Amino acid sequence: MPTDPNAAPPCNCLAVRQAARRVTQFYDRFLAPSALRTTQFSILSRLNRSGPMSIHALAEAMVMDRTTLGRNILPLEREGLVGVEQSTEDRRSKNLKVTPEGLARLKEATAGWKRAQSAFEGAFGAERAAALRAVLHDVATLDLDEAGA
Amino acid sequence: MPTDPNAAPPCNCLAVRQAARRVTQFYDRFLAPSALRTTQFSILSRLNRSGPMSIHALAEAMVMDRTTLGRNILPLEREGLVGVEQSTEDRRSKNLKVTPEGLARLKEATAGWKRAQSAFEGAFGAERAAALRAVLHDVATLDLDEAGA
DNA sequence: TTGACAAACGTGCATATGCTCTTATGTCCA
DNA sequence: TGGACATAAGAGCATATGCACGTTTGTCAA
Repeated sequence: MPTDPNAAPPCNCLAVRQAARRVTQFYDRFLAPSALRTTQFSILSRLNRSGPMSIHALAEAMVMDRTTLGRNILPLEREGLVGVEQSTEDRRSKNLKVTPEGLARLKEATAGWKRAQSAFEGAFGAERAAALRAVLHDVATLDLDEAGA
Repeated sequence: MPTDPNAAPPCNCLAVRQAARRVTQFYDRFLAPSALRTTQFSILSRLNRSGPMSIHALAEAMVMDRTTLGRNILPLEREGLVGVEQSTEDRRSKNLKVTPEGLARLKEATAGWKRAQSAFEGAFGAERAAALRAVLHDVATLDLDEAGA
């Protein structure tokens, strides 16, 4: 019996990427009215929750490459949703903070996010979703340095 | 007690995207010697397993937007790893197939992929990984049309 | 047959992703 | 105090992602 092409992919990387594409598309549709992508919503949300921090720190918190976050900030800065200024203690560093406009947009987008979250969990199951998030968090924070990388 | 910023993210979308970034970076390092990205490896692998097919069909199989796959094919075509030709039955459609060079590169990259897969499962657990792939496959194939999208 | 509709694909646009290399700044020890 | 090293960030490069819109081709019924 040949391998079923529609079975779960044997590759862990492909599996998580496919799921990410699908879920991102779904959430993006709900966020579209507020003109924020899921990435942008995540950044604003995290920055608002954790308070002002550097690009380096936020990138680490987002499990994102530093240079990627640096670019992702640009559209948010251009629209005045995130403030960027040189740190006074360490002039190499920049301080990121959510502006009042950013907070307003974040609140607006949160309504759409809640609908997306509810719709997803309605289809997938709230319990399963919680378990999935926990496992994915383990993956995202897994120490892979020892794994012969 | 305030929310722990390092806890698992409450957003399903963020959780899966963070995990995808992390795992992709890990696999990419193992694939780098063969000069293939994980996306390219996935495409070659799937196309080789399922045989020649159209952009539309392959995109669906990859859980990827049609236009995204169309662009992802370009570097592979440029390097002669994938052949692209007009279909004779349906002139709107294009037939994609893995070339002999593509097959050779795929085999070469598979060695790196196996190391990545082993290293990841060594750190995360083979059983857990299998369960994770199954759940992620459910997510990727979940019917979200009913979910108020 | 032809006209309406559907399907496959491409283009333009904007963001997302991370590597490599470079620059500016901070730290710390000899 | 200098010089070695580390750290924060930017620039260039290439790919990845998907939406909106347009074009070509197929299908099917009036």
